[in-house]
Amino acid sequence: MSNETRLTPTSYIVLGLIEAAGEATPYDLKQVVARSLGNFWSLPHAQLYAEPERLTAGGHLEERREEGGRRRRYYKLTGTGRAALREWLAEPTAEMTELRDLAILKVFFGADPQQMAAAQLPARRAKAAEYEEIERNLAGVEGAGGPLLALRAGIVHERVWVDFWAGQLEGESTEGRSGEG
Amino acid sequence: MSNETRLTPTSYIVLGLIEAAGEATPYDLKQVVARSLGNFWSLPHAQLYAEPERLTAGGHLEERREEGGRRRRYYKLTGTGRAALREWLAEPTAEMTELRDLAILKVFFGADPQQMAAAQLPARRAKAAEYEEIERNLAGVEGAGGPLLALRAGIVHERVWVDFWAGQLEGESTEGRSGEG
DNA sequence: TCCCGGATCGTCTGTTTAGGACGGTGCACT
DNA sequence: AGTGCACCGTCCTAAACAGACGATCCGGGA
Repeated sequence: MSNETRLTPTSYIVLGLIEAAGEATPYDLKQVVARSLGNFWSLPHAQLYAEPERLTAGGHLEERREEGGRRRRYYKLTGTGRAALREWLAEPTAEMTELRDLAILKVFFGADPQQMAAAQLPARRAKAAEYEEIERNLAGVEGAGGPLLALRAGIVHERVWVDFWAGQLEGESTEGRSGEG
Repeated sequence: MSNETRLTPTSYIVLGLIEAAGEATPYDLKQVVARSLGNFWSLPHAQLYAEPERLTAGGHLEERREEGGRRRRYYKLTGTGRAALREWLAEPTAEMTELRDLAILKVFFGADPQQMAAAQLPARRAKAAEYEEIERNLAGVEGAGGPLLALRAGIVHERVWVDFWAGQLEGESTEGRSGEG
């Protein structure tokens, strides 16, 4: 009864996904992650097998094992788990993620910005377009508020990257303040 | 003689910093990271002791040990190390980092965007201001090209975050496309 | 001189994440 | 019944993270 399970972002991802699903197998989670959440917060699928086990041990999940066949493990929230999730969601955070961008890291150390821009721009543009497509499909759906907001954050982000790298391509040497809309 | 030292971003950070410094101790690196690079790509200081060791074993660095006193370790690049760094810098990457933002993660799972905005906005604004201050000091310095660009990337991102969260504070329920300048 | 305190500098340990290799299971199609 | 492929799960190694802890240096006071 140590109750000493430390809850990391990974834990809350699992809790959050299972809450939304009601009951789910790790493989289900993997699918969902691949489809939506993985776009801005990815994790190795092995985690989605290991973490529910940990959470079950900590009393946040309960496990039901399929009788025959693959003997899948189905997880759902316990009261403890639901409470932990609620508490986490209710607590706003001032924490700020870093850029941690490989291309920028290289540029920082002296890589040629134009070459980097040439590699980054198409990828960023494609991503932006993909997100915008998803947004159109998601815009009507109700109850998609959270994911939709996250998506929009992703979109504005990608746009900034596109602007940034586009600016590098032109080789702007002086003031690169983009006042465009 | 396996020469099989895998080089990770952390490795290149160490190589890059040591190249810039000529010769440096882990503690020196730690200082530099805290001051500049850590703003967008942080790492635990223990890494800055462990990694040079690994790199020395792999032939990318050479180590000189202080005689008396603290017996500090001074590292500098070998030909191999310099070559590896150059090669890495010359190779543009299309890799795109994820947002991986805690606040967005919470919102995704249903946290209240306005509360989150209230927590995020001041922090983001402060960071943006801090960066802009640094930019003013750095703008004149020559040879600061790379770091300056990285800084500017950081600035535009912080601004986007500020816009994004500011939009949430107003509780815009319909179209939140900000055409502001 | 000796001791003390804080700043400087370095090491160590446990846990989580990353990333992928690899192995079973079940179904569809012959 | 056999075979191939998609589905599903486990395992392993290396790296990153986070922070506790220890040692060294230096200045100031007893």
